[in-house]
Amino acid sequence: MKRPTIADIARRAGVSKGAVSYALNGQPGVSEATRQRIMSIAQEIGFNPNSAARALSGASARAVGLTLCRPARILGIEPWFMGLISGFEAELSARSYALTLQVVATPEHEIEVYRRWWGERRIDGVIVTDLREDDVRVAVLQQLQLPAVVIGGPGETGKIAQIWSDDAGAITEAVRYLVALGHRRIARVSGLPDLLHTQTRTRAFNEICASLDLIEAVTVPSDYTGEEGSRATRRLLIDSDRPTAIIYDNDVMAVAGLAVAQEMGLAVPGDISIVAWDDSPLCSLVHPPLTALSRDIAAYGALAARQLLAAIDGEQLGNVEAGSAHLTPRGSTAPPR
Amino acid sequence: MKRPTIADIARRAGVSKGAVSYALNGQPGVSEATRQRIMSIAQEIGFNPNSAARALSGASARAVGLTLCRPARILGIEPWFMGLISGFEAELSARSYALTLQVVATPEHEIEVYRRWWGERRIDGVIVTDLREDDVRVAVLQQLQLPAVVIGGPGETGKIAQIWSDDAGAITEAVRYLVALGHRRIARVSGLPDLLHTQTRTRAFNEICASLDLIEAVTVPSDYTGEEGSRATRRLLIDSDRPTAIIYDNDVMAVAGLAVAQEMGLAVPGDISIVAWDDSPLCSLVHPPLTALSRDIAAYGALAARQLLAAIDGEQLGNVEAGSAHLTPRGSTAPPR
DNA sequence: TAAGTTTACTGAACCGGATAAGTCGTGGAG
DNA sequence: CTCCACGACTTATCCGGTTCAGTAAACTTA
Repeated sequence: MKRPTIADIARRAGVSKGAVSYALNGQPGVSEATRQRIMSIAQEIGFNPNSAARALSGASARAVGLTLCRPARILGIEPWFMGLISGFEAELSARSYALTLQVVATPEHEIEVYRRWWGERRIDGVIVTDLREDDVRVAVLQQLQLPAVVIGGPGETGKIAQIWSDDAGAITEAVRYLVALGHRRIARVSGLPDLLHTQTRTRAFNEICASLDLIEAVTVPSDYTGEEGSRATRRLLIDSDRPTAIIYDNDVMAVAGLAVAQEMGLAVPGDISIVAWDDSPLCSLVHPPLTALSRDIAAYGALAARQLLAAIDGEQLGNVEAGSAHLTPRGSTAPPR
Repeated sequence: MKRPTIADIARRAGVSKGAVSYALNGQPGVSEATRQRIMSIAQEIGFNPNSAARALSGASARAVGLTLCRPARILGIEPWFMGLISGFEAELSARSYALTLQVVATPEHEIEVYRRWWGERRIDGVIVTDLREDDVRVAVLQQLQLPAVVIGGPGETGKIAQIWSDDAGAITEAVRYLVALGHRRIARVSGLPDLLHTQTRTRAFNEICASLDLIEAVTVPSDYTGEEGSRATRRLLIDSDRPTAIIYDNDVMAVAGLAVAQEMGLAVPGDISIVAWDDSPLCSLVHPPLTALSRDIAAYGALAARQLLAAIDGEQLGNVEAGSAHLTPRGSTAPPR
């Protein structure tokens, strides 16, 4: 089954290829009657313009790239990426851009993928996640002049647009809430310490705890995986003067922490309160359901996609702060005994 | 920053475009010395062939498509899709194929996406999941002659290759195990009832339960979401002669079921044993950790990708049965009280 | 050493669109 | 009635690869 081209339409309509192109793209140069005739023939034979031919003659590839840089076993249960992808998609498919995905092992590998994608004209721009300090990827993106948006700042990205959410405000709200419940010993299990937003959160956590005179506001670094979350939780809970509340940097570690507490015979929220960052169905699924810092990840992704499309269209954009996370209290937080 | 083309290489090497093309593609027609010279120039200036130009001159798009047809909120926590994607990716990036992703709302929308992708020559093949009875997508794929592999059979797919796992064997193993522990009242919370593999599982579940003379081997249909899983579990557990064990068709519903049992004051595994289908880190994360039917989803995905690439290369392939799931006993199953 | 074969290239056509430049017929202004 | 402008096209070129046909030189082989 041969896929139709504009030449086929031209033949059937008895006009030239050029006329067909003008008609289909809403360009002036054909009469309204001819345009309608061409459109209906295109419709009838199920014509779709060859994206390669289009991309080749100057136009864009109408595709954006996203790399996933997490070990495969965590990718599956981290709702974060899939939420982000859903959000991108909503925006991209509305403008009929495709999303090209690749799983990468390291930031270096990621850079290599960007170079190849851009060199091959496979994509028009990329969405970059997990911003680090002095991120090697930023320099490469600028050098390639590859349109991009960066998620996970704020940080130093030159002219590349950024999207971030007010993590400092969110963690401050969470700590205040726990203190209002009567907690004085609050700990935190963080995500990867070299990510910028982890650092932002840690700084804000330390500040609010210091300003409220909380004893030992400790942050245990972790890596977003359930195993590391369990380990960090165990380390915190075996202590004789253990914390009465723990804030986790993602939902997976929070669920793991909940299981560790239960396995150690501690009651949640009686003995230990738990707060998760990023609210996914996972948080309401466990027992007790977890108090969480909710934000609309899909909306965050959609915003990023819009910014990227604007950047591809050549608009010069500033940085945008997405809506901040807000606390959703559930059964995992209560006054300490 | 202009991206280099073969014309740039040709100019620098003092040869024609054709010679460069032969050299870079390992075709005969250039001397070894010239080939080396061309290769090193290409390396030096960071040349990547324009994928559009390549695709346009007869070659393939070097990309495959995948659509995700689940509501956004379930996509995030269902480890299944991400596991599958990791598996695809391993295989695809090794052969430098790109993966194009789109979230779709319905099978009809999915068909429309396939038509467009194929018409635009954006992809060389697709991976189709969630096979249904008399699946409308199959006819369209055959009509388009779009290379494809189907996951989730076995079913009627004509010449389109299929990959499935021995679900009947797995559920039989799970039921036998529960019966060996002493259970006689076993229930099941299934996934979407119109999916073929759900039907396969239901049939096998009914057969093994009948052959073992189990009382009321009921299957409650659900939809893979946590909410529906909770609801189905509640309906099963409020019954006076409630089951002593429940098998869930995915891990998300199993975790939800566990939470419902705990919230109703039932001990797991004392009052009720739980088995999850598809083992993800989620299963070991909760307390007690869930006994699960484990299978290597990434390997399943990799196998599917290999089959698809073979189909794209024009090889005529038969259907393949991937490794069957095996039971991984954990803390959520025990003899009934 | 002449003829045939092989090697190492070059030049040009082609893929399917976009688009600039050229052509022709028609209608309105002068 | 003539000239010009404009609408409605057509023609040709370009994008950056692949590939086929052609060619000159080197290398066999009798």
